[in-house]
Amino acid sequence: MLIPIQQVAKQIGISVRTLRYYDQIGLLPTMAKTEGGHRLYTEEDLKKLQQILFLKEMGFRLDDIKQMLQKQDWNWASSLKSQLAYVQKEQERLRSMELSLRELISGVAVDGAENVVALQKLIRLSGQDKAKQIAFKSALLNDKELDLWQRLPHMNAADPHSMEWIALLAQVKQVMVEGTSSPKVQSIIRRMCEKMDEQFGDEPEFLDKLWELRKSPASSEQLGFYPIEQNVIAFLDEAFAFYDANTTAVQRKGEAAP
Amino acid sequence: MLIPIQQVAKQIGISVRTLRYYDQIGLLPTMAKTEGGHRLYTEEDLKKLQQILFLKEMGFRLDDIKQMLQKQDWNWASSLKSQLAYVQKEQERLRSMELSLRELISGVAVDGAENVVALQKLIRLSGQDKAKQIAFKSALLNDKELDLWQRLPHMNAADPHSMEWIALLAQVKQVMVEGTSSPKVQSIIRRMCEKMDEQFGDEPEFLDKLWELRKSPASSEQLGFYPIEQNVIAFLDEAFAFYDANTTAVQRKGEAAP
DNA sequence: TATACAAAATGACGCAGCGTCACTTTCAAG
DNA sequence: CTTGAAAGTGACGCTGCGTCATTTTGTATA
Repeated sequence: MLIPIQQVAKQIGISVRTLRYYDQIGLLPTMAKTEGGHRLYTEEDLKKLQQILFLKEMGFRLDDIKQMLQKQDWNWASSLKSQLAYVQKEQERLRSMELSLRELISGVAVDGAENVVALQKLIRLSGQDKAKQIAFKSALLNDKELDLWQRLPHMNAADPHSMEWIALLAQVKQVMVEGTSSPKVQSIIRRMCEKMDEQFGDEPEFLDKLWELRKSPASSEQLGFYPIEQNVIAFLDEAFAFYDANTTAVQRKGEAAP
Repeated sequence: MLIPIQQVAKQIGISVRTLRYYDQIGLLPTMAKTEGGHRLYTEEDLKKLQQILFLKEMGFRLDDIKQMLQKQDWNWASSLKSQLAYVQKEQERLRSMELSLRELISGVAVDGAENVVALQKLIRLSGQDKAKQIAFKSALLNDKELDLWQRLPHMNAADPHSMEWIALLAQVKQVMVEGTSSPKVQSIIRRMCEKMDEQFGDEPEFLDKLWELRKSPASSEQLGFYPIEQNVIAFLDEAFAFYDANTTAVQRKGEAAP
């Protein structure tokens, strides 16, 4: 009925070192020993060990587990609930980490991975006080526009729309040198216009307003837009203008249809 | 333009010790010093510090951050993605921890918080191989019944139905001594029947089958039911029988209506 | 300019939960 | 009795600092 340490380790799936450590800190002291001093474990010990491992998986610290199993009048409800609260907080933290990571990944995709530029931008973005952003937004936009705001892609690589925008932006940067009228550029611009139409075709004034805000670096930063270099923005503006001028049925800005 | 260490600490919101540590490990070495050896930080240093802190919030380790900022040709995309994967794994782990904690909390609510009984049960529950449970279930139940299975409460304290079942069970245990025919017991039984009717009134045979499985400790464990002591189950069985017998319009089991 | 007091520096220990040597002793089989 | 595996003890290492303890430096005042 007495089991040597290595069998216990194999059976339960932990290391011998761990068992010795648990003995050492008094978490699972070995009652039985051979004359030579080798540890021997009873069935009781195994049960207790399972409890310990279970509680460890719940995220409790060994010290707390020791107390829990020692004191027979331990307040389980209280410590379980506080542990639950802790676990929930951690989840929240990880969720925000995931969000930031996705933004960063998107940023790298746009700017190219060579330098730390994207990082710098994103740091400014994330360092921004969210409350301030919201206040600034509310001051600039009316209720309907705040509602439309939700339709904007949010630089989140999980959203396929965002992903395409990111890809398009990155492509523009690649072929900028060819000039606004180049077929490659104009093809990208056309796709961008299509996408804008898809999502905001019914609200052309909102689109214009957004684009004006985009052109102001200060506003863009305040609003938490992903920062695009000024020269890229200027290039896009020209390219859009060229596109409008050369499209027979001018429709994009809804200014006037022939 | 050179800022003493404490101002940096206050401005950025970290400790002086941290700054010295970052210097020590070469993460943010101080270029400028006074003749006496006091550290002085430049604007450059501040920027780098912000990057460091941002990456630390993303969950990177200081050692990795050092590499990232040193090597100018760092593969950002790759490390960001692997970090994202890690964060997602952690979230998964925390989710399962939360689930187990909720189960444990419910268990304590049923069994009373004095002893370690609930813990023992839950350990068996969680130690079970999920795959085995599913196989066992599939062998016992047909397709429609597997579908009905979803309606069962799952000992999750977040679900109000589960919460009431837990509360009712705990109440029964409290007043068991008064006998199956006691008004208190019968009142609880009535409520239980109502709830069963609510959720499974249309499938009385399924209810009977479940109850039979419940009465077998082995099956219950295999199915991952929350373990209820045999005496409590027997008591409930008798109490249900008494309730059926004394209800004029026998309806519960749908065996036959007058 | 001497003095006092704040701020900075260095050095060391501690924390959680073991992994990983290094070295010695015990156990069980032949 | 030998031998090799298994077990024992002890110590250091890891992460990212917090927290003393002790010594120097910087700066403002008397």
